[in-house]
Amino acid sequence: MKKASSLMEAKAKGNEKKKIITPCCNKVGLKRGPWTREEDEVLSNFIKKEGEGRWRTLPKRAGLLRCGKSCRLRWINYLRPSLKHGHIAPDEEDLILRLHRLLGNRWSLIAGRIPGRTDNEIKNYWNTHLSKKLVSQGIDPRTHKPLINSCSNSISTPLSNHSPKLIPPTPLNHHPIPSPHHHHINIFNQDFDPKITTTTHDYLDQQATTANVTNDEVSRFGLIVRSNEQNLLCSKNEDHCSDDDVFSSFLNSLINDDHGPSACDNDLSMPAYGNHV
DNA sequence: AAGACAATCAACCGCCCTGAA
DNA sequence: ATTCAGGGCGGTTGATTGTCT
Repeated sequence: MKKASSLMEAKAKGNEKKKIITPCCNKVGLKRGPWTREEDEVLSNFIKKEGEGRWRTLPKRAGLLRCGKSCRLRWINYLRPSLKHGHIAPDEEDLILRLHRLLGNRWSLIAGRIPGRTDNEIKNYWNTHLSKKLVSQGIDPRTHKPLINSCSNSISTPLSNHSPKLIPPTPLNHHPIPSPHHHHINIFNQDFDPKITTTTHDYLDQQATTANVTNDEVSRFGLIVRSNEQNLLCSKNEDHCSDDDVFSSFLNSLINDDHGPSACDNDLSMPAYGNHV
């Protein structure tokens, strides 16, 4: 595990002076590796009784010889009752592709839009299936553009290059809109944090150059973001003056752009998912 | 049958962000 | 304003499983 990437090392160096990271737990005497059925049961029962949270102290309270982070991960990625288990369906795969095209490697954001799937699962699925699939089709999995048009340096494994450290429009929560129009895939519902407004435009500019989306898409994105910013600034205390619907529709339209230029911004329904990838 | 190699995915790591004190 | 615990994130590792020779 000590093959830390150069980026990690650089990051670590850069942060040396900033703060001393405290380990999440004292690892001495703690169990590592795959979880046993018994441990799963103990963790599940404890969380059902006591609820999630306070992960650092949870192992002790639950009587587990595990790191708190490990417990959290096990619960989030495997034990939560709301999780789907099993193969990624073609429509889910299609949605992952579209979301990745828009969002890049922001696995948690992507997972937030696919009910029952975790960021880890999607990340793994991307790395093991989808990125290869795209490469085999002559598409750069990082940029979603034809490999032949990409800079030769960028033809690499999707994880070999970290996406630039941008400050994206931060979601405040990931609650899918219950929509009567679509079947079982939830549509975007993105809230914006007013605190990020000064960086939003940088983000948009960066987005244009990282080739995740086109300039046109970015400018359309900007309009929505600015609209959100204004609303958030003008009415912090109001219940809802957000453009959730507008933004959802906007992102939805980006996703649907594959199907032609006339994607209707007001159409919340998802397209019929085909194997058009 | 067995060893080598590849693919998969659960789990871990370390950094970053947030909110409470 | 500062500190720090808690929690979240993306990247990476390595054990396990599958496939090939």
